[in-house]
Amino acid sequence: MVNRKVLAERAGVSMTVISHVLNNTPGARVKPETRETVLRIARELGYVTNALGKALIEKKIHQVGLAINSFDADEDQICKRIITGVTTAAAAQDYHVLLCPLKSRMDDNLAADLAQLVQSGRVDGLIINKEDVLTSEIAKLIGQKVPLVLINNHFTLPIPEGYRIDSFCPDLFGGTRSATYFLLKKGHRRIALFRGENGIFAKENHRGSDQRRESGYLEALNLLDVPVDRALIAVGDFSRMEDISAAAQTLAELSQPPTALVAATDAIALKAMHELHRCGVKLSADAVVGGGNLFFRQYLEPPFHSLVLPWELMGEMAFDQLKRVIDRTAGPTGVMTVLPVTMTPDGKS
Amino acid sequence: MVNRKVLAERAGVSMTVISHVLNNTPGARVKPETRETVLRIARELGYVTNALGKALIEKKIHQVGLAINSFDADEDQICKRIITGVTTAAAAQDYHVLLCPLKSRMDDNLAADLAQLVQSGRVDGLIINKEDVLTSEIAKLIGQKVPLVLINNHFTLPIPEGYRIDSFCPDLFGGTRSATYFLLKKGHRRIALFRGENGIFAKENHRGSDQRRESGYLEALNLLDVPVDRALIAVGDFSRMEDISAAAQTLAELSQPPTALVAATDAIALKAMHELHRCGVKLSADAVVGGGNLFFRQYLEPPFHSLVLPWELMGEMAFDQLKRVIDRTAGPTGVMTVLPVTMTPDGKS
DNA sequence: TTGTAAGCGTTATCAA
DNA sequence: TTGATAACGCTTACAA
Repeated sequence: MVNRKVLAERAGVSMTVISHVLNNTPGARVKPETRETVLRIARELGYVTNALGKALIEKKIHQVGLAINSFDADEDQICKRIITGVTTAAAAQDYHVLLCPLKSRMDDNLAADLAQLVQSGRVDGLIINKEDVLTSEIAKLIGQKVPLVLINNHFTLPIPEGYRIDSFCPDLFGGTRSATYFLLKKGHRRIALFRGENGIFAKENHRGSDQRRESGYLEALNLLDVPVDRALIAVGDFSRMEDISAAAQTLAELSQPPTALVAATDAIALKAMHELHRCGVKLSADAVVGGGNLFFRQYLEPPFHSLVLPWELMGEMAFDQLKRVIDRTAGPTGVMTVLPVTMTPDGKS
Repeated sequence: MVNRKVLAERAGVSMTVISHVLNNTPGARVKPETRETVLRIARELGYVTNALGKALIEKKIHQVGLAINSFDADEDQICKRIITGVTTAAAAQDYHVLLCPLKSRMDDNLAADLAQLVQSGRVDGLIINKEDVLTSEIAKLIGQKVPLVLINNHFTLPIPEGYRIDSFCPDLFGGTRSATYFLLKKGHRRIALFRGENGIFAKENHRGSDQRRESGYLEALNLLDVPVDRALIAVGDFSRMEDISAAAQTLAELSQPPTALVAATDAIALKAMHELHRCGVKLSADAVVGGGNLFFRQYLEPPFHSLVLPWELMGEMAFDQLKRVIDRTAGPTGVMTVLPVTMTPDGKS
């Protein structure tokens, strides 16, 4: 293994010079010829800087942790897209990304595990993608001065005094409102909404993503003075096919069944359409809006509409902000950044 | 930041003792009371071992790199599942996983970039998931003594003398044979196959995954003495919808159109079914076998069949073998491990 | 313009 | 059973 000592000997200079040359230390003058020599020898010997030695003294390893909870969810291109965003932004600033799979759905010792990762020096900061984090766990992390950014977490709880959390999420409210509005404008007055349950949020008084979806839906109706019929709002755990079937059946049995459909994900929309059809309610693809613009949608014939969620962008912005916090270029802003959600152009992806 | 020096002072012992206690150094006796004290103080102070200092001297950071090329492919749950497998196995042995997104489809300086990651001390070894790697690039890595394991790479090229590559891939040959056999047994005699192009493999004389699919298909026909009609084998870049439509149309125009279908992925199967249908060829879901058992399949009504690829398992096995190579518990075996591919039970996922 | 040497947080070798 | 002390590969005052 060739290190800087070897390099120094071969080049006939001290390690200081080697450092200055290799790091381009600003405000350090090295004789051009010496620089040449050093670079040449380094190249000849195939020298590569040891990141550990460097990190040990710099107290920065140029690596961030990405904690993702989506690994057990079946439908995830989400995790891929977030990863893409984060790694892209990281690579642009010479950073590396360490995967921190979250053990369970629960928060157990989430804070403890993650804090340890930072304290052990393995990463400089964390990006956490988990909707149902307990405020208490986040508070623990912040209390330990862990540089931190949240993704996909719709915080609305009053945050403890002096705690600033940066958070990035898609505008599900606006997106769902647009989707509903779009259908209303087409003349639909009976629009079904398939949304998930509140889960942990009810308890902690958060407003989870599905709550936001419903609010967006309601606002669209409100905007056009269309009366709300809560029977059209299906709530359930739609990762279970039975829940979708049951909800569809209930809807189909209404005296006035829905003529259009908004669903949290494309997968749910697909199944819901089929089930409604089976119960005698036939919706045209043009009266359906799914979510996520998942890849399989374009393979449908014809594809229905979908909300495009800005996962890559979220990942990129999250990293960039985290980097700022790590570098102390900017403290945590304490702001929740809400990224725009758009609708797929007619039938296209 | 509390380090071992602080710990030593507080506990009134030397750093050596601290190390022995914290590492449970085998064959080092420490007075029980001393051990108690050290552990208590460590706990009180919330001490966490610095992984960098440790790695610097141990020359092992307990971290591996996972290089994935699938990030630009649209349909990837693959990457999620492989990641799941690798991180699970890694976590079980106290290892961490660093993401190494491969810049492009090309091999450019794949070897150089990845080797650097190891040489900089950031990772102890690499898992590479990329079907179309050039043998030359792999050879470079091995030449630099980089601990290495391949995933999803169907090597068949004669490997340079003295080079041993460990490789893990799904048995697409066997899987496709089973699928075809299954359909033949149902009485189908006109089975269409949708497979991808050979790409780089033709050039390097590899046998890529799609080549293996075709071989499996042919063998099944052969087993039951069913004559081969190459017109039933559609080859194309089926990430492009037009290619699927074109292929379907060609098939539909045959004097004897197909009555069943085997496709490389569930997404392709979905689109192909629709397109054939549109051209007047109606296939029942029971006469279709897709690939990957992708999550959306269960949302279809009814779902068709699918080949279940062992992505998680591949990830786990790959890590375990890499770990052995890193620890020199076992040298590279030079073996390509072919993991079983099964078919979904009727209509279920 | 270049060199010396201390220090980052560990482990490991020898003594005590 | 415990303690000094030298590595590991790097950066950075400070000195020359």
